[in-house]
Amino acid sequence: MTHEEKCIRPRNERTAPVKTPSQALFVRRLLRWYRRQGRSLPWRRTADPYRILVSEVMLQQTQVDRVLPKYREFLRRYPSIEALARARVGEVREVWYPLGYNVRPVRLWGIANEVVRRHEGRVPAERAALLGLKGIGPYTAGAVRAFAFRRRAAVVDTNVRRVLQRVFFGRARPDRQVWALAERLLPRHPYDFNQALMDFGALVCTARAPACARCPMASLCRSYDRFGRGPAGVRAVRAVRPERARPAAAPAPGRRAV
DNA sequence: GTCCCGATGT
DNA sequence: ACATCAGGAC
Repeated sequence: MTHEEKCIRPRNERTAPVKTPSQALFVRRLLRWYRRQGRSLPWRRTADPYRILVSEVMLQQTQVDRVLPKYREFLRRYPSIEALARARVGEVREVWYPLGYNVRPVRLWGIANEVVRRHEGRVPAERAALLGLKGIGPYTAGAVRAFAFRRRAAVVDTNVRRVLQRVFFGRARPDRQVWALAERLLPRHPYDFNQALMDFGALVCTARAPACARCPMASLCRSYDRFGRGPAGVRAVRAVRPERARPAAAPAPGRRAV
C-alpha cells in the first residue's frame, strides 16, 4: 500500500472525504485555472432547475458550440416546465432539430409532464427521483443536483473521465473507480469544481492533442510522460493520440492508455 | 455490447 | 469518405 493510499478514509455523509496531497493540489490548481480560463456559459448564469435540466439534456453527447443557439431558442419557445409540458411532443421534436439523438426531446417532454403531474412542477433534487425519470442517467442526475441544487454530487462525463484517468490513473479504469475518485475530489462547494473539470477536459486535457505544454497539472499527471513531454523528455514534442502511442502490435488488455 | 443523430475536421 | 464528439436505454 502506497503512502497516498493510506491517507484514504471511508466517506462520511457529513464531512468531506480526506484527500491525498496530490488530490488536494489538483483541486486547488483546477479552481485557480477555472477562475482565469473558464468559459462563460448561459446555463452558468441561471439558478432555474428547469433551465439547468434543459441544458444538461442538450449537452448529452453534444458539444457546447452546437447547444448554445438551440438552448436560447428552446427556452424562448418553452420558458417554463409547464410550457414545455403543454406543448405537442411533435413540435418539441421539430424545435430540437438539428441537435440529433431525437429521442432526447421526446424524453425531455415526458420528464416535464412527469414533473408537473407528480412533483408539483418542481424538478426533484434527490438522486433516486431523478434517475426514475426516463432520459436522466447518472451523469444528468449528478449535473442537476450539483448545478441546480448545489448538492455535493459528482459529475462524470467523457471529459471528466478522461481527465481523471490521465492525471490519477494513467490508464483506463472501470467507471465505478472514476466515479469514486470524482466523489472523493469534491470540495465543500462542488459547483465550480464540476464545471471546472468539464471545461478543463474540453479546453486543455482534450481527447486529441492535449495541451500539456500549458497544463497546470503536468507536474502531478501520471500521463504527462505518455505524451512525449515527460520530465526526461528531451525528445521530440509530439502530442500523439494515446491510442496510437502503441503501434499495431497487440496492446496489453486492460492497460490501454487514456 | 448496440443503437441513436448531425456538424465539423481531416 | 471517415472519425470524432458534455449519455442513456435496452
